[in-house]
Amino acid sequence: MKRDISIVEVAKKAGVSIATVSRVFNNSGPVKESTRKKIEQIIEDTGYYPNMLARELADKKTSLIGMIVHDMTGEGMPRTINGVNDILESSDYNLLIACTNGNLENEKRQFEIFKSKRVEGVIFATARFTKEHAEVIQKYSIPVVSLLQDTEMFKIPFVAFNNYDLGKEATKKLIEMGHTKIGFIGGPLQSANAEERYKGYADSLQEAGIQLDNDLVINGNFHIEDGYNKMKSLMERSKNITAVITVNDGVGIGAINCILDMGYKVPEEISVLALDETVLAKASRLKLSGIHYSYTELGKAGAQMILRMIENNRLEFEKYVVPYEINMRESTSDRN
Amino acid sequence: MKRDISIVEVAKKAGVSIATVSRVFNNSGPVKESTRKKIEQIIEDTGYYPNMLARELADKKTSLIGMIVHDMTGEGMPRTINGVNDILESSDYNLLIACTNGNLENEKRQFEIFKSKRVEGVIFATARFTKEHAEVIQKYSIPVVSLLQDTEMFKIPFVAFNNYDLGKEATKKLIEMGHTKIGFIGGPLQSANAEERYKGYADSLQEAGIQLDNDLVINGNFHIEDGYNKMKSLMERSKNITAVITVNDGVGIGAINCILDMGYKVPEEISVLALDETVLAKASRLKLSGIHYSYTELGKAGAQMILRMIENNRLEFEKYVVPYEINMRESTSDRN
DNA sequence: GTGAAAGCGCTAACAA
DNA sequence: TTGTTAGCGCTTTCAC
Repeated sequence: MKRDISIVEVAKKAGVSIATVSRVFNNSGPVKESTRKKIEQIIEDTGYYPNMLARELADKKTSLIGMIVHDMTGEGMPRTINGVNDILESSDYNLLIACTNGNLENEKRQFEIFKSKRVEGVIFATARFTKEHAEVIQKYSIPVVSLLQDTEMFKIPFVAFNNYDLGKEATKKLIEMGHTKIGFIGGPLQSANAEERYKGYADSLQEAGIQLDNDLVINGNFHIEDGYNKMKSLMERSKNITAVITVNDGVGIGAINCILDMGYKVPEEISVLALDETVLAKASRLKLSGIHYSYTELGKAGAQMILRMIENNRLEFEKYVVPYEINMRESTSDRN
Repeated sequence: MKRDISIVEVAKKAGVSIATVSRVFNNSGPVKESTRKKIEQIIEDTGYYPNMLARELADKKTSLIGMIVHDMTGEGMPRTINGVNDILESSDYNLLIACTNGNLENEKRQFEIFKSKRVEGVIFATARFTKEHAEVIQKYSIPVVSLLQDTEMFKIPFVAFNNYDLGKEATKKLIEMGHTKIGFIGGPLQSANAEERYKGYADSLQEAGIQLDNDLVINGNFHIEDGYNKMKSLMERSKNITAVITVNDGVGIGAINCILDMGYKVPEEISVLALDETVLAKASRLKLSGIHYSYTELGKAGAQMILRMIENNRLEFEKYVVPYEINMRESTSDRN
């Protein structure tokens, strides 16, 4: 095992003091050209590189950003991380990642570990953000940005999508296309984001003067099979449904599969519009219409925000809402 | 901004030396019950937690594993990382991740940054693994595990799938089902893994006494559209094709879409078998038959290997091949 | 049981 | 230009 060489040994070999070596390495302060050359040569020969721990300890600066993620499966998170990385790459910060599987205790523990590792900021990308999260965070003063959750009530800066608008716009769009019997396959009831999407749906109907029909609303989970099963129930309950909005694209695909299996046509008889569509939307044979969010943008914005907070040493609340995009493809039809 | 409190201040408040505080915190060495109680109380009150940088500097141990990833989009990598995390979670190592977008310079730089951050091991999950990678790695003596690439020739330990077997088994399976005109839509020519899959295909045909027909082989990329376009060319070139193997599931889905669009039936007229299928396989309406690898297992095995290397302080070459699983679903039919 | 003190490897203020 | 030295916050001998 080749031993790591320290600044002392470099200095010794060069016959100078460690201060001079440090100056050469960091270009901090004047050094005579000849000694600089000599030291550079020795650094080259020995393969010396500084021990960051020592440097960071002396500097009180780690250039480390911690990121707490609840789960990596699914389309969104990897892209988010990619976005974060894109930004960090051109800074010289490094990303420390912890995956917590949505366990609150885990999340608290990781945050404290990060804190003791002297990370300079933490990005939270958790499935839920509770008062307990806020309490732990506020115990330490360190820049924190939450992703995907509206944490305004805790005064924690965040970057997120506007789930309410998402539900509202999608519904409005279908209404404009002449639909009135619009089903809604929502997400799990505990999900704040899924709830917002539902609210948008309900409000949009109301604004258009359409009576909200509980038979047209059903809640499930986020997977393809959920979409299939829930669509089946929906169709059994209301025969005259002409469109359905699904909480995400997996559910949308499940719904399409179900409709086709039951012998109806998409989009001629029933339109399917997915919220929060990702690459899955293009994998299905019938290209799904959907509202699209860029998770990459989410990650980028989050990284930029935390970097800004670190640089300016500010902990004030701020927020950024990532815009969306409506992509009408093959699973929706205009009835007008 | 609440200031971090150090061990000195705790010691001062408790009227003891820092050594004693250290003993209490780490349970290293005897402390009188009463002083222990007092110190614990003060730790509690002040919210003291140790500065890991200082501890690590003194210990020469960071409990950090670096991971260099070329790209997070795509199904595999996130799952791999999840697997790594699963294992690290129950150790007390933390994961430092860098995303390099497949840029070699970037990868080298990151490795050196990791090294100077004193990570205890590095997991490489790059698209390609070149001699240059090996050289940089060998310059430093630190445990390294490569993922997805057979790095035996460089004596770098690795965990990977057996791409050759993959191609071979898939082909064999189709031959057993009575197919002889079997197409192959391969991956990019520069990809060593894609090449291995092709070799398996070719060898399998040969073993069955079937003449390799170059008209049945075509190379493309890994995406859905590639599958669509290449399948089209393939069908134009050979009218009597009855089955096709695709380098991955995205390409498989593209191929199915193309076949259906051209008015043929899947699997009655043409079977599609995907190598390296992931969740996409279930998203398509016609469930794709495929050979499946667990990326989670890949990540787990990689993490276990690096942990083992670190604990035992060994750098010897070793390898692990993750087993696969054949899932015959709806896109293949038996002609016998 | 407890404390003093010597590192760990580096930066930066101060002297020379 | 260069060297000396005092930290940074912690662990760990070695005495007492």
